[in-house]
Amino acid sequence: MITNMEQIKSQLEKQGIKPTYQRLRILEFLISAGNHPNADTIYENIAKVIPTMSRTTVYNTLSLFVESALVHGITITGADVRYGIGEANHHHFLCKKCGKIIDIEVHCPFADGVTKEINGHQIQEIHGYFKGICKDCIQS
Amino acid sequence: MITNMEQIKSQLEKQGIKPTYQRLRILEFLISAGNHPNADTIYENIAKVIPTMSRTTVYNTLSLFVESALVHGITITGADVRYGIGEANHHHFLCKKCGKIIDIEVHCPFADGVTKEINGHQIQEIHGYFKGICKDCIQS
DNA sequence: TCCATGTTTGTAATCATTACAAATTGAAAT
DNA sequence: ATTTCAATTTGTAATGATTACAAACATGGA
Repeated sequence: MITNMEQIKSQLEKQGIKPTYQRLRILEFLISAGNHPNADTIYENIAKVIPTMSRTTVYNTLSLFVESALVHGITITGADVRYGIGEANHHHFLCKKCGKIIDIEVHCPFADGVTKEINGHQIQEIHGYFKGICKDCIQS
Repeated sequence: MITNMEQIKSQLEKQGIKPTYQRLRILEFLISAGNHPNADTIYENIAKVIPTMSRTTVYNTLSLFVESALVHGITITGADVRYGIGEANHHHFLCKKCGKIIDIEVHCPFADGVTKEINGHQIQEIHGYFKGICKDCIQS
């Protein structure tokens, strides 16, 4: 989990995205957070470091990252979009108690993206959402 | 697909829900629509028949139906909740072009709800969302 | 230095949904 | 038939996430 700024910067450059300070911070936060924050949580946290940060910049930047598949957005909660690193080639588990979202690796022809067509419909994306109570919340 | 009012009425009574006129109409519309409308589409359509219908009643009624598993809500679009008949034991396909949502039957241990636990997390719900271009939109 | 373009910012608007309280309904009791 | 009480419906106002938009700012090249 070593993520220095140089690595993050080159990730952006690789996608042809100019590595501004706010973009670096947002990507860094997403990588380190790990629990799929929403736009507002990202904003609140970056604002501690960049007091002039604007919510609009967060939304703009997230759209930019999603377009280049650096980040994916998931709509599991129904109330907001939660963001995670990389393409959504894995599935997601939402804890109904604490709201945390955890990456899940499952294997089947659908989950692995082998199937490109069902009943004549062309499939471009597959999202698997599991909901329940996470390991931590079961114990407490 | 024969759905007369008597059948719909008894469905509600079976769940201990008083079969009011607005509730009957909402359930009837959901059954006949088939393409997973959102709350506003439901409202607009019922309002043609019941001019005094209120949006709040639509939302209240949908929550009621979801609680009794008569209806399920899916958050595939990220912008609204779309509603369909019955428990969500099947998966859903969202057409990115026309916005239609189509029920999809897939079979694997995860989709079939056989797996109740992953990595120590207790699974209560499984939602599979496919996105792409539907059969109709490919042709046109 | 000046210019052009891309980026960031703040404010206002939009849209789905929820909160809330008043009005209405309907069935049971008198 | 009238009263009563709880459930239901309604309309309006609030909330919260997101988008639209235009002004301010930064940066790198001519």
